[in-house]
Amino acid sequence: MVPKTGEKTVDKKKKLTAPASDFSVQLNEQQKRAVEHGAGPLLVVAGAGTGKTTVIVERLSWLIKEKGLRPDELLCLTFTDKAAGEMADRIDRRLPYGYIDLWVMTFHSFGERMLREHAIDIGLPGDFTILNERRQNLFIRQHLDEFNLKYYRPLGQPTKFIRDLVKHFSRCKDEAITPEEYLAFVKNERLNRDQADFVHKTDETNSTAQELERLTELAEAYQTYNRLLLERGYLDFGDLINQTLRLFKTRPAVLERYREQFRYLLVDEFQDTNWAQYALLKLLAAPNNNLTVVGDDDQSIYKFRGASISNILEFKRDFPQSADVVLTENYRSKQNILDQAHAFIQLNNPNRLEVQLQNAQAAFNQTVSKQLQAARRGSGVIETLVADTEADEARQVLEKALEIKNAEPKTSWNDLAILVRANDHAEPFLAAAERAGAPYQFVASRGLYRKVVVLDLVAWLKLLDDYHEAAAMYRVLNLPVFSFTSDELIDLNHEARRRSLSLYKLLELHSTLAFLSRQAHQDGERLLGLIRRQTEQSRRNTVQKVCFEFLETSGYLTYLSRDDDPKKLEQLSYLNAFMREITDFERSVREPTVAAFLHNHELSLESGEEGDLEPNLENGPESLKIMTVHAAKGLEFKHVFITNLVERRFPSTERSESIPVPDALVRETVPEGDIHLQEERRLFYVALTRAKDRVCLTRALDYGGARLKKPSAFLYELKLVTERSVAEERKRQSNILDVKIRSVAAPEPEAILKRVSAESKYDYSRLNAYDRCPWQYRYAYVIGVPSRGKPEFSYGQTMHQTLHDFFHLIRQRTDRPQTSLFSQTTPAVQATKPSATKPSVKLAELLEIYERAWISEWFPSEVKLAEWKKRGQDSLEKFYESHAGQFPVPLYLEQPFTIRLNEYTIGGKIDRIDPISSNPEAGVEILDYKTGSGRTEPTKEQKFQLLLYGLAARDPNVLNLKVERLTFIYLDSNERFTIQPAEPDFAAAKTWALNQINQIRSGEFGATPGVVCRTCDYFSICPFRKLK
DNA sequence: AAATATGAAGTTTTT
DNA sequence: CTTCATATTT
Ligand SMILES: Nc1ncnc2c1ncn2[C@@H]1O[C@H](COP(=O)(O)OP(=O)(O)OP(=O)(O)O)[C@@H](O)[C@H]1O
Repeated sequence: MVPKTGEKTVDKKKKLTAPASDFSVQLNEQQKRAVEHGAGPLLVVAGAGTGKTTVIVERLSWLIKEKGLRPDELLCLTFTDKAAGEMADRIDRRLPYGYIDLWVMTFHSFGERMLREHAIDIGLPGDFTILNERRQNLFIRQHLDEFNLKYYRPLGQPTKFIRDLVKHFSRCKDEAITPEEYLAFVKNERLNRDQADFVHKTDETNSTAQELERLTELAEAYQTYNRLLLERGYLDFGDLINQTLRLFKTRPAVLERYREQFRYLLVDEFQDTNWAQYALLKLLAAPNNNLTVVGDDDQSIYKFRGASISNILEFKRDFPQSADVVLTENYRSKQNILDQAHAFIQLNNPNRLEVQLQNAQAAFNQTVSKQLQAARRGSGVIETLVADTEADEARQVLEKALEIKNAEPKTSWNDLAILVRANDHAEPFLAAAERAGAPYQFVASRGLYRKVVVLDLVAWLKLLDDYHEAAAMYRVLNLPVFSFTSDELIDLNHEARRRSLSLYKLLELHSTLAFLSRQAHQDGERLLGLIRRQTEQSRRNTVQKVCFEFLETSGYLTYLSRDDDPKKLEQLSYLNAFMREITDFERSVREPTVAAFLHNHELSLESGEEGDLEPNLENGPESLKIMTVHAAKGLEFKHVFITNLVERRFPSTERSESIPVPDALVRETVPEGDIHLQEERRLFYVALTRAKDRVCLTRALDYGGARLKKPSAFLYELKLVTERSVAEERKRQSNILDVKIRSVAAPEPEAILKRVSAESKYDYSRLNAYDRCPWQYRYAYVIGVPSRGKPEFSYGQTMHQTLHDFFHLIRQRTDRPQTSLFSQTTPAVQATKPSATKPSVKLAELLEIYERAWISEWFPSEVKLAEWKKRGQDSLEKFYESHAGQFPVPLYLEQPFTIRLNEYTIGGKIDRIDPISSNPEAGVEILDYKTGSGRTEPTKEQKFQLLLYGLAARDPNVLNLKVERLTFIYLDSNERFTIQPAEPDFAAAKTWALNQINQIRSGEFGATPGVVCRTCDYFSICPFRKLK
């Protein structure tokens, strides 16, 4: 297999004919000193935009041109892929002639290349597979039994700690901690404890013993993990570095060879280099140590526990004789932007080199100064923008962007960037750019599988695999190669639902459907033909063949490549990326069928994989860039928007290492103080220093939560807001009665809006569905995409039916005047005193009812079915026994109701209503069965469900009962949760319901991806899905 | 000032 | 569903 790093070299060769567009810049004195430094270690410390990368590029070029080195005698490394790519591009442009082998790459690529070449020397297979974080998770999950875990594999949730373990192991590898070291450390701890115990026994003995257990478990798991990986020919990212280290340490001849080859080593973004990488570097640089490192501690955003200055200090310790260069001339930003950024980052003092090296100047033969001087004259703009809602913020940012673009004809879209703290926050900006008609690019490194073409293609494959799959069929009907109207689609879905047919089956009957246009009939016929033909083929052909066949015969490929629409070209590039993955898949399995591919794809989705993207900033049409601050590192733009500047977004909330690396094993010098806040500050500093002419700091007050969001702490620190200004702003806000802008997306099609306003009947599950995710509601209730049944549903239905029949029997056998099941008026309350006699219905009878009620649909296998059945049986037995023969005689069972709420109605069915005592005045208890154990308190919404039932029961026009208690019965645990409702509770439920209804009717269906996606029926077709 | 209730959010990155 | 931060209460 060709190593990927090799391909990069090939890419370079393609560009041989391109003119050298970069004229040599006029270097300043300090830059020149660095570039023309001779042999020996060189350290460049400099703030943002001072030409650090330029120095690397120029130095490389100088070494080749002036020193006559061959390109392959130079090794140029950096931490991120993007930085490596950027550097390779710049070098490309700088060198006027071609070259064979240029070693510009990430540490990981370098490690991979070494290991592919020399795998055999250290007993690795040359065709090892690299596991990313998701695949590591999957791997541990699959081999969980082979680990000796106790604490980290709790019985109830054996997979709970897998992610944490993967993180932990990865951290250890960054720090170059071997399993042997870890084990030795634990052993040592044990010895220490035993000695301490011998001297005096303390209260702590127990907890330290536990702690030791835990550490032992971890160390052993770490060893097991590594052993299992190697046995199967897998390496994780950390191994790429650590195994290379091992290679160099144990095979001196190999090391010697590369020491001779790489006469000069250059490292960019040195501040982010981890311990293992630095160790590798030192090994390779010796004994000549022609090692150039450039870095800026204030831009360290990837390091372990925020060890931002650790590397550079360490370098100085290792190479005290190094030449040091400090750059202070900034070629990017205007002076006021630089000053603001510098003032800001000083809040991280004293954990900064500017301070630390001042104190220890003996070692460093330069004064580190981050007080930068702008080479460009004039002053830039630093402004703020405050919007009402999140959607409004996005809208205003785009408005402003257009304004900037139009004000100056020279401005290109490439000059503008919108920065967000996390990929998840980009969505409103994407929608706003779309809406504003601005060409934009979302520069993300993940999310291939959510792209439209990929979702389309996967939907098609799913359909071939099982053509009753409704969600997939719905997606296919929406393909641009067909022209079904929204109205037709809605009608088709609802019709399918009504008739309990799959969409596919219904389509087969299309000639009988009067609501379809002629075009739709034609399209339907064409689609059916395509499905039939391809289903046939998919049994014989490989996935790849099937995909190509589909893309060609459906007209999808033509559609994508017909014109030069950049949007389509973008989709085409995603399609290519996905097809490459399919090719890889075909190479890796024996039978690359559609079914096998789908299975594999689903597994990887389950593990949280979103699909890698390789954003291409260089080529492509001019576009506004939307990206995370991390992704923007090393880039520059005339105008930069830094968005979502509110608490808990930027700075983000701290997430501590869930399994910390033991302090004794940490090799870096980690800083004191609030390391998280300091790291966020550095990130913000990176964001600020991307701007040449303008930074626009934006936020909104209302991000959709119950409360308004406070401005980011950084805005206070920049003195752009004060306590006073915020208080005033809030006061003003509360006086505004305008309708809030909640969505920037284009309005829904007429057909959808029509449908939404035609509805007037709602029920709890609808309102709750909207609450969970409006987009899911749109699929399920507005368009009505039929959803597949689930074991949970069959089971739930069975349990409800069983209990209903059971109590019905109880009632029949109770020797009292019969209460009519259907009577809505005066039930025979006096007749309901719990029977004190022996059980009138036996347990065996209950189980028999259960057997009869059992619905065996939708269980994936007989085994699973049996498990569920057992669960129900256990629950019922527990339920029966706990009553000790004293079963209440219910007043109502499965009682349907409808109540009015303004001009709407809310319907539902109440599982059971019991009298509280024989005294009719004592009122009633409303009961609702829930499968599950009810370990956690019900959510607010679940309580609303009970309250809505309560409202119905006490409504004089409905049941007219005195509702005293509202209860959930959790069948798994046979536990209860009861509310004794008061007036305000009922009022709150009403308000909530009305609120939901109004929102639904407003036609806004913005997705709220998150945990809900895990159980969503439309996961496979949803472009907003998120699995974490 | 500490205890309890409520609400929001579930990173960023490395082939 | 769980965790963590903030708001509110005592
Ligand atoms: N001597 C110079 N004369 C003119 N322009 C220069 C000079 N040195 C660097 N630049 C320009 O300054 C900008 C920033 O340079 P570069 O990206 O190398 O800085 P950097 O220190 O690596 O930035 P960052 O720390 O943000 O990654 C680039 O546009 C570059 O072309």
